[in-house]
Amino acid sequence: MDTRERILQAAARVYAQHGFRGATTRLIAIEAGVNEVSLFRTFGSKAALFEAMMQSHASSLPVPELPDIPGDAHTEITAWCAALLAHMRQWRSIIRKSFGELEERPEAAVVMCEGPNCAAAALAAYVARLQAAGRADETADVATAVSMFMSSMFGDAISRDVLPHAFPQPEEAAPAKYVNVFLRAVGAFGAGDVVPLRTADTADARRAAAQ
Amino acid sequence: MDTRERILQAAARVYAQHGFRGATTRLIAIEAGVNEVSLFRTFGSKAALFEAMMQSHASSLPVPELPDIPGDAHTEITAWCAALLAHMRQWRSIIRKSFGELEERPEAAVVMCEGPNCAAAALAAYVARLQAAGRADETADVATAVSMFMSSMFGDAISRDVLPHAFPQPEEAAPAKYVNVFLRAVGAFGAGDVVPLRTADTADARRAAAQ
DNA sequence: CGTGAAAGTAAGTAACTACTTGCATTCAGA
DNA sequence: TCTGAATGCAAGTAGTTACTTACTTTCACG
Repeated sequence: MDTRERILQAAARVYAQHGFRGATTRLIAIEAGVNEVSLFRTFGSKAALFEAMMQSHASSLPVPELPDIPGDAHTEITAWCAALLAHMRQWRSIIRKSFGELEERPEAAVVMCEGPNCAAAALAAYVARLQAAGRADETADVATAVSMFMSSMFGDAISRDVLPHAFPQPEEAAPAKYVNVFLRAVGAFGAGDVVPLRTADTADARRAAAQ
Repeated sequence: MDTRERILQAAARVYAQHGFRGATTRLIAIEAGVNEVSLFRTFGSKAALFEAMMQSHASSLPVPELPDIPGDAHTEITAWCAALLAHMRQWRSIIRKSFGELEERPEAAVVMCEGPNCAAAALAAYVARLQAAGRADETADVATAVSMFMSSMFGDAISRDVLPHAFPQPEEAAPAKYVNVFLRAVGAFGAGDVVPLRTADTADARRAAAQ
């Protein structure tokens, strides 16, 4: 791995732990195993280094996709949700830092929002397809439900390690539970899609019913 | 207002904009209109000042309450939600900073979580009362729904100014919309409580129906 | 008027930070 | 073997930061 890449990755790690101000060029150089002078030779300044770091992050987003033709909604959204949540949990420190530094460096938070923003649009479109197929309530407030769903991903990713008991347990089961609540909120119905009101709706029962 | 209080409030303002590292004792002293030396004479150190600031914040939490005997669920939760959301929006900068500095100063984020934590418990208890009265689905995953609801408050409070279009518009209408989706997710039903599936569920229609 | 506590002023210290300069080392390719 | 680019190393600069010391001013209260 070349010097430039090592510095970029080290910068991401140090930034995740100490933020922009706390991520000193000295710390980054040590973490990267290079000389501090090399850092300035490669990027010119600390600000330029972090700009490059953010861009390299933005271009490495593995966005999960939802099928064009919905099959089993619960299964499909859960898989998608699990991938999205895993991704956000992986970047939780950097997300937290970016938001914390919003007043001083707004671009960072904006970059971090691009992925989730696309994800929200994808989910809304998927539900629209369900509605078109008569498999979700056409009068449901999908926009609000999607917004709440995305906030739930966001909250889980960045707050679970602060308040573990405030989120579904165990954390691997969280995606299925979120999707269950979401599907009920948008009135998803039809074979294999919904757990009718007044019947068991735990994730386990839900999956059992789907099989 | 005495010197101590002026410094505490100035520290909160400067911290909200610059974070712990960026909130220099010099800036705080200027903002408070006192001498920098007075700051050290009063609190001893920067760390002690911020500890005092966090405690004074934690003890000034005006937590809204939900009625012991549920009346109109939508109206009651919406009022409660609006108060909670207003409070969190007011503190959004400090919440963001606390979370951003979680790795280095975990106590700050923990303090900020106390209020929302109580709020979640209150909401869960309220829904339990609805269930006991036969006015909400007894099989609903209330814990997950409450978790998602609280995440929605959190997300709205701290992300709306970054991605306004990702949240319900206009922002004053957001509480009612959140509550609508939430009530449907927990299967709240009964006179004045729920909009049945497949009927209008906008906040306006909802309120009109309740009157 | 006298006193004492609270506040301001001026100056300084030691550590740290981003960034620079000048020079030595390594090493692949011609 | 020579060359040149990439890198390391040692030292330094100018600015900032938390915090201290020593002294003066202000002012309510007896």
